[in-house]
Amino acid sequence: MARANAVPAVDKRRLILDAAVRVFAGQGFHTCRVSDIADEAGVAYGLVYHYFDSKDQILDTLFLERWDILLRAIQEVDAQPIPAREKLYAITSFIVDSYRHDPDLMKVIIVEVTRAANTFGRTHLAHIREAYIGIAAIVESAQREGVFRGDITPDFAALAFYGAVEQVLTGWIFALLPTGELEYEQAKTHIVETICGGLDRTEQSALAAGRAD
Amino acid sequence: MARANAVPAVDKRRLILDAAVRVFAGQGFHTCRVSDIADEAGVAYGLVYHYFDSKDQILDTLFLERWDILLRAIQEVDAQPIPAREKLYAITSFIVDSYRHDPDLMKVIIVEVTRAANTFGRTHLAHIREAYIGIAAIVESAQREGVFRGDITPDFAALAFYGAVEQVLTGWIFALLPTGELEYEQAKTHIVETICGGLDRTEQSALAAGRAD
DNA sequence: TGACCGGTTGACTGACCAGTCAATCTGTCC
DNA sequence: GGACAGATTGACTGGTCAGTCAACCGGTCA
Repeated sequence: MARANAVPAVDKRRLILDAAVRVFAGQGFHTCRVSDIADEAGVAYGLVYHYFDSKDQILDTLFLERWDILLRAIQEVDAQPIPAREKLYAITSFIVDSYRHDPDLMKVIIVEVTRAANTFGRTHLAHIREAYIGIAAIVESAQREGVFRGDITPDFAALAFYGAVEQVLTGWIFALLPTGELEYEQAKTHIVETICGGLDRTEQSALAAGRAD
Repeated sequence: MARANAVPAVDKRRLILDAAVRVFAGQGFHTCRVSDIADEAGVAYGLVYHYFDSKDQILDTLFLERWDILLRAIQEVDAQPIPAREKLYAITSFIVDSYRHDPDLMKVIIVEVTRAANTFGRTHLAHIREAYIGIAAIVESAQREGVFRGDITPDFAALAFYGAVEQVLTGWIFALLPTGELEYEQAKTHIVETICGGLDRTEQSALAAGRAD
């Protein structure tokens, strides 16, 4: 009671953003109407345009909010004094946990932005690219240290790595791959194992497989 | 003059499909109008609806035509008595060469269908999935033979492999990666090397890198 | 010659929906 | 209490296009 003036009791802007996540995840950005978002948020149509300039801007906001967190996470991981493989594991872990924590939001970001190469993917290309660059930097130093092979360019390795991660998330989103706590944890290891260790049977992988056999 | 009746001199249907590829690649499916396709084909608006039921059906046709060729290629590759790594190389090679031969068509298929998870990607999910299944089958037999490690599920490996390939194509499409004859050939090797051999430095990879250093 | 038919034309319609705006409501401050 | 400001409402408008349709064209066949 003491004070509730400047800031409204409920942040309608946030309410709209959260509703948009559910609507975008459920129907897709292009299929839904702005009125669907307003209805889902329990708010009048016009209020959406009080807080946002356009339907596009809602998605832009959702994407940028989350992607900046990812970029910061990548930077922080890279700053740590740990082996490259562990850095890649930490990044994979962050992305997988993001999905576990808020599958709808990650679905929207991947399906409507990251993979939507012709619409929002193009708008945010520079931003998305920063993630690739961060990953490539990790690969590059590992190559300089002689831990990673030097014949595959860092840019290329970064794309392959990110592509694998995104495809697995897409697999979960569209039920091509089983989901669950165990699957999420295994996926982290398996993605890094595949990209770093490769599918070929080696002594270490034979050892690792031994536990499963 | 002898005969030109039943079949028209120029196949207008094909003309429209080819025009659609250029228009979709240039502006994107959702951005372009049906009249753009008609104009590009040098044909009246209504004729498009003589040959196709809807704008969607044009894209469906383009995708299915090409994807079936890919699926057949995967099957043929798998039938050959060669090591798994060579099979994966052959598939990668087929996809890369498809892009080299007709970048516009591959761009449309990837950007508008394969990666468009909420629209056409969903419609053709079962079809797209068949490619994953074909790749997973290759991985599975390699695991049974003890050539590939057994602790990563074939489904998972297939997604990671296909994800890497598609991401590299996307990299070319959006100029994130340099293009050219040399790059295409190197990409084939590097994708397979990354997924099968891994990024870690090993004796073989050190050997391969030796040539480049 | 004239009936017939598939191919071809492009003006038109009907539906849809993003974004606008004038009115109303709620709370604050003097 | 009354003036002011920001939040909130939802009916309405303007523009866009996918898809329709009636007419036309050119070749074939009886």
